Amino acid sequence: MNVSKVVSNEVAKAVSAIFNEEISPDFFQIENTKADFVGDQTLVVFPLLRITKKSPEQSAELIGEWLVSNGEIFSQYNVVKGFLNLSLKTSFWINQFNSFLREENLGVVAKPSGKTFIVEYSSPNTNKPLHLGHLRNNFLGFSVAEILKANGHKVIKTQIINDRGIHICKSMLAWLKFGNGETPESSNLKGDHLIGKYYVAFDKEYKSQVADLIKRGISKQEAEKKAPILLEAQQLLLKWEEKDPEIYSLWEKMNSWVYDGFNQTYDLMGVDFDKLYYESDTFLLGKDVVYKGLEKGIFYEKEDGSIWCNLSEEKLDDKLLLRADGTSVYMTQDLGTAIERHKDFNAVSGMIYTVGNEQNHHFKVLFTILKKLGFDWADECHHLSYGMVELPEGRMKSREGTVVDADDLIQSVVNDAKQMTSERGHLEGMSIDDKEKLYRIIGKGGLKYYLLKVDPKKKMMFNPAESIDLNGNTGPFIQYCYARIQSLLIKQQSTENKVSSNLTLFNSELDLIKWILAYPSTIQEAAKQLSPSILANYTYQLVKYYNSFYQSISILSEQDKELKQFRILLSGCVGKVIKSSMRLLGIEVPKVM
RNA sequence: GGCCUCGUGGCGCAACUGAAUAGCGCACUGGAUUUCGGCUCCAGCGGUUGCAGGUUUGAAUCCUGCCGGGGUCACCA
Repeated sequence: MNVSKVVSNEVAKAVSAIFNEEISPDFFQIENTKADFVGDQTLVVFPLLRITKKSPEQSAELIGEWLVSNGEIFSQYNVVKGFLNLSLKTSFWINQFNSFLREENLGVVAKPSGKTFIVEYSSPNTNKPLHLGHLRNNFLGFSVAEILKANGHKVIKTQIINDRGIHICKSMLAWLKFGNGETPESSNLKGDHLIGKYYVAFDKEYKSQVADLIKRGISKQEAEKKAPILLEAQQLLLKWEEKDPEIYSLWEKMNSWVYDGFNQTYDLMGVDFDKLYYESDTFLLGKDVVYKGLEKGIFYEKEDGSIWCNLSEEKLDDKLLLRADGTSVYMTQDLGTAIERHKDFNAVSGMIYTVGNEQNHHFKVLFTILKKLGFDWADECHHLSYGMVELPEGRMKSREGTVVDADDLIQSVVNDAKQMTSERGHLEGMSIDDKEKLYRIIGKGGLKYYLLKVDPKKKMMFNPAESIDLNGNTGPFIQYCYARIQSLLIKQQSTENKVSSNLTLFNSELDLIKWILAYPSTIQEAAKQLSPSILANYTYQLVKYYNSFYQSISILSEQDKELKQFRILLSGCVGKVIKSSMRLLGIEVPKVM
């Protein structure tokens, strides 16, 4: 049971005894006492005044007095305005800590909740390599999935691969025109980078054609529609839809190059998926759904044959679901995909879409249409909407070549980690392979932490220089603390697995115990809010407490055996919590660095 | 233009979803090691939470208006 619950129960007893009122413990507002005041837990008494019919101060005094003299766990209290600050006995904290130590999983829920969640993330287009924005997306989706698992839920990690459409036709066409049969092997380029190269080549040619047409007196709008290479790409898309054998096998070949490239990047990022969906499969399912919806009168058809959903009740604009020529749009396949997933995993408790906030409107419409179609589980669908990653010079723009490539970025943070760690690290006697592994752990840990420590909902600034920083609120700072603890434990293991409740502890030791005890509720909070940043900030605070403790109190040279054992045990416990929470963020921690 | 969203020390971020004197990191200044890993710790500097009203015992947080940034309003994904 967490501390504030224990306190609420005690307060309920007090109120019942003093004011003769039975109040549910949930009603009481219990908070951690602010650092500037004496106490551990604070009862905010304002909401109680209608029961006590006394001034805030008087009410707080009465309750505080009762708790200290009648309760078992309080050592003292003080009242400031409407706040009752309560101090808990050291023995209480030690008992709580002992029961925490007995839990094998440190508060990570081991019992199945019976709920299944689908978490979608990544979902790239297949015409260009992954970039910085995808990194935030992938790290977030992966971490949220792990956090949900830690709360006892079953989780299916998935993505929809946008493998079809005009964008891939553009790359294909450019490759046919300018590629001379180039392959990843012949060019020594990763498959996704090779395809990206031809997507850029298409764009270049397209622009020059448009400029040409404008020069010949054609309006800009007209030129953008009539550029020959665009018309050719559209022809290619039609051929693809007809499954023209030549085009289809080219499409399969080029996509396979991209997948090889993506898989390498996913390995590098340390993310994985349980089930993949391909748009080239699901867009057909979506079409069926739309036709059925039309029959049932949920959708309507315009004169030109296009099919729409009326959303005026919801005060949204009508949404196109199928074009007049019968081809599908993004929404079509998303409907198909959602329904398919729900079937595949049978009554899922929630579907979470990790997609940038530029698509807020899209998901609002998607969930609304699903609901209109009679799928009540649409209420359980959730758009995990995250903010854009911006660079110091502004938003990334592919046109201006400011896109930060995912592979390049990871490589560069690993290189930076190598440089810094070679200078300052403790690597003597380590094999070259182990060193390389360590650089990857530090570099990627820094990058992941940097992208995850910010509230997902908010847009964030990516400053390349800061991302590999080692000081302050960073991944390597936390990793360093872990490594230090491990080096301590190598020198001496703890022989005890519990703490005697009559020890006298320093404040920095009590701070640590109190904070460790908040770990289970932090995991729950992170899941509730789908926010890894809550865990990141928790861990950072834990490390600060530990460093502060480590700085001022000696451990191995402590003469008192009991105290020494306690401090080793406490250090080991901090290490375990760091490792556990970092794992939920997808970050590894090294024994040495 | 309509709708959505965000504005917190020079910069980057917190604030347990309405509570006490708004925290932290970077940067800057000054300190700490006969000690277990100094990639450490302690202290200082720096704020009228964009502006103006309102609700409340209490507002960075809720409401209204204005100013500024971003997003979206596609038969693109």
